[in-house]
Amino acid sequence: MYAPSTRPVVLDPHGAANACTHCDARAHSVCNAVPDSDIARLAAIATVTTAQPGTTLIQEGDKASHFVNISAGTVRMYKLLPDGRRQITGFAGVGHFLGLAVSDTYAFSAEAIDTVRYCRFSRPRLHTLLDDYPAMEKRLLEIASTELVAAQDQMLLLGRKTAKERLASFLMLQSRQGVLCQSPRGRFALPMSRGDIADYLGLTIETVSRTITKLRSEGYIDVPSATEITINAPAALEGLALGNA
Amino acid sequence: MYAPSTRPVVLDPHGAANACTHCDARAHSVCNAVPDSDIARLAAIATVTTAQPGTTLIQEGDKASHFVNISAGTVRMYKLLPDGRRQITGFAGVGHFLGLAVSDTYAFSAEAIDTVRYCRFSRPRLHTLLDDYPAMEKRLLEIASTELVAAQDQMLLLGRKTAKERLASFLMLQSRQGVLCQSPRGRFALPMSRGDIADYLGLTIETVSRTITKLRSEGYIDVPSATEITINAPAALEGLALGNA
DNA sequence: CTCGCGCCTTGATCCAGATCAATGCTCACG
DNA sequence: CGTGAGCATTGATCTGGATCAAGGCGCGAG
Repeated sequence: MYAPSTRPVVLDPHGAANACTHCDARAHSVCNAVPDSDIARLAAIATVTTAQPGTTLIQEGDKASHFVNISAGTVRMYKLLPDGRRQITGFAGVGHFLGLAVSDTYAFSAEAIDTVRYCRFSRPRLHTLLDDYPAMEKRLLEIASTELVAAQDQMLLLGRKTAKERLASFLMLQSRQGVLCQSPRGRFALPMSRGDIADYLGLTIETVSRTITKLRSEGYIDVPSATEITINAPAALEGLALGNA
Repeated sequence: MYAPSTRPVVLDPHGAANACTHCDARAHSVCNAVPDSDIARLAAIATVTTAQPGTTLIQEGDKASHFVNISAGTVRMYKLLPDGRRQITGFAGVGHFLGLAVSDTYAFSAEAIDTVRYCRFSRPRLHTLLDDYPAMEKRLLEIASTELVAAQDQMLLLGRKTAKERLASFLMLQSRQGVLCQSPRGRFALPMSRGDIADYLGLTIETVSRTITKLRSEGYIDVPSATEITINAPAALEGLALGNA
């Protein structure tokens, strides 16, 4: 729709530059639609907060009073059924927005997986800002559209892919968002637990574990530790992910 | 985010009023963000087309040159795996937009289920229009956000619900979008085939058929014909849909 | 009317992934 | 540096829904 930006949108003007100075794409990344001179306005309406692992940032059903922009760490977004079955609808990392809903209540919950730094700002105030920066509204539309495409991919995964294909898709996706900056080629961190992965892929913990073991024994990946993965054969794994048996 | 509108957005200034004159919510429904006096501008850049059942409106991977707005009929949106497995990501009825993607290629295909009347208009021209009507851009953001919420519900369904819960959810959803205007309480049409329903719910045709039979024998619904459903116990069916065993 | 072609339904069997059940790892804490 | 709580792995068994296989039904064409 508009030229997609590859820069993450981070409203926190302080935290961003610290984390990974040598990864140039991330350093200085701020809201693309706002001129640098107006960053102060953004900062003024935002509250920077840090959440410990397991903390709830957003509770499904609560009044949707704020938007959230992640500046460090990883968040899981999920929905629950009354009996406790959980579907994780996505993992939000640096630059992600939460709370883009029309309804006046949140449609999902969000919890910190690791230590998360984020900006909260109220919806009314964001609206005021949007009126001054129509380009930022366009950017939000871009973001929503991109997430919609990702959601459709996930529906294909949940509705029609096998366990092996789901894991392959997931690992390829995570490797693209490659969290680790300084690391060997093809290696990346998995901040989430096996249980989180299972609830994201519509599987059980046991199936996730077994399938990872199988992918390893077939040489697609290495698993140096439970929270780290190396992809040995990206092309082959991508083929698996797309269902090329 | 913004006050949600319940009126469908229909850009076709001719077709809309015909179909169902006595259903007041639908009659005269036009793009909410554009003053009536400017409808002509909308009409000028749109091409009204009719598609026969089975026709492809949008092909996944094609250059995303146009937006589409449905003014009559029902469309299935879907994604395919190379071996032919299909996931239907949604059914688009009157008022729905297709083609809200950032990427310059379509992320899914769309086919007419029944006879579909729709407006095509080019992305560049829509952009021009959006610059003149920022309210319409807000409306698109609303739409995208609403679809995102629906997509998350569908992920919960595909990842964690049983076949019975999926059918219950689907039937409740369809009944809310109640296509038939003049019909007995709780009755509505299912324009799509069992195969479409199966590919939407991540099941097989056989399981869809068996589960509908079971819901009927348990008294939740009546099935006067293969393409028509009456819900006898909406509250109970809704309970099933939400997983209250 | 009746034939044939697409659906849809129903029945029998199978299997991928769930469930049940131990057993390892690992790391924080005393 | 031992201990135990929580996660991860692995094994054995079960099962919901898939697959395989017949019919049935409705409808348009002849």
